[in-house]
Amino acid sequence: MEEGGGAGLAAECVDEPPNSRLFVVLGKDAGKALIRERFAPFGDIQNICLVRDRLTSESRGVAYVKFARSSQACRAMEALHGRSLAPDTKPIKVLIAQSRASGSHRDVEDEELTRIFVMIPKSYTEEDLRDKFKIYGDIDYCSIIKNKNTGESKGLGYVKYIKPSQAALAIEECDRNYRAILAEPRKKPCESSEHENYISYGSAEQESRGNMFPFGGQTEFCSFEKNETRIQKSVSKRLSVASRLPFIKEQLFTLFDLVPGLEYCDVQRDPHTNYGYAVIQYSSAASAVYAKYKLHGFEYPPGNRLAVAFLEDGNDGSDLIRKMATQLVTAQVSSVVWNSNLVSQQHRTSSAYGESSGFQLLQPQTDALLPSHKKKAPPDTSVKERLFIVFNPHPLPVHVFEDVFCHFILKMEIISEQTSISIGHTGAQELLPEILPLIFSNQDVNQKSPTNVRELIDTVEQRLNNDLTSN
DNA sequence: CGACGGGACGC
DNA sequence: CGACGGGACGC
Repeated sequence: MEEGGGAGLAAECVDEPPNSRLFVVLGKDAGKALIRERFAPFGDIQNICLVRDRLTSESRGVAYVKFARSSQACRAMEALHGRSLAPDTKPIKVLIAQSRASGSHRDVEDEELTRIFVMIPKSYTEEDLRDKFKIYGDIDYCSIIKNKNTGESKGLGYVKYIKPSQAALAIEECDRNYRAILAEPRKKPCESSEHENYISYGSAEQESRGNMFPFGGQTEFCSFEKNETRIQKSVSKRLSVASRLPFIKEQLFTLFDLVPGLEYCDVQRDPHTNYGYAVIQYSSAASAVYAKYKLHGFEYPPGNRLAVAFLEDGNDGSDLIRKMATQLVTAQVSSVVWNSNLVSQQHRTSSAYGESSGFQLLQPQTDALLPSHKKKAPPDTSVKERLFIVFNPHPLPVHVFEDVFCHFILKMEIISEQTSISIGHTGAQELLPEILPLIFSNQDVNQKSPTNVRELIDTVEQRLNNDLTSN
């Protein structure tokens, strides 16, 4: 029934249904009969194709096994991948075959085969979704696409299974009205181009959650591996900085000096274009790596995006792996150092130059827009607006905090040392989102709008009051 | 009257 | 390492 005949030939040429054909890597001495014997228990085999050398007809150790259904192919894959077909033979690989049309020889990952995309009634909750789809297999998670503002469902959802066969079964068996299909994998960070890496709260968050790796988690590392050539060209102790606006040396120096190890900062100005251009040098490549990571794409002043790139520094780029490894380890260390450094750095500036000028060195961030110091309002001043700021893992010392915020805030109270709450009255709040990430760029700083935060603060105040009264 | 087909996510 | 088979030129 399977091989030969019109239907069989058609099945050879197209993968229909999708993901119903397996790509099997096995020993050259395995024959079709053995393959059939081992794969038949998992479903209806429509075709087996053992790839042979054109000239010698020798097996090339690769076979295609076409099943009637994707769930069958997946089950065979899950059961046989990594197993030996016969005693004392090497373990085989079993993957879902790339469709012929794709032309790709990239391995199809389980990740691409375990999440389905469904259309659901808008009334469905994640739990409803889970209830409907759990009969097909173990669900990792369910999610529903919602309007970010109103929170209402858009009638679209994802169900992530543990195994490809479970997702395949769900697609085959669930009500047609769900229009279940495999979900496109989410965009991988590796694919994003270099110029899309901007400073984000997200990356700062990841770092302070005990992840000392100074890059955005493993995903960045993965891009290192896959783009060696680009990195090899890139990494050095020297950076170039360019922007549409000219730089003021002191400001740029201060900005890049936030990363330890700044050796010099040479600002140039092209009289024709009026663009800003500067050369920055750090004492180590690790600092440069971190500075580029943090400041490439940074807007300074706001609206003026900095382009930070590595400059050749004359080092021989001999052993890439060793070089990268050294730098990554060094970067970890410098990240730790920096985490503790920043506080003392702030401390130093405020005590060395006095209260009134302590913040001057940070002025570049906001350029001329930074308001001057405000005098603190009397303690009984009524509060007009409030900010809620969370520091992770630790809040900065109070005097540092005060020194920074006295530019904006007339009245300030630190409610908790664990989670610092600032209650203030300010005319320059719109600047804070720009300033906070720079000042506290090694911290997890969440700044939320006063309106959203009011009840949060009330909660904290309530809790504090309770603590006081119970003691 | 009454519901076609459409379809994408801050991890 | 381990991709079937056909077959070629850009914004």
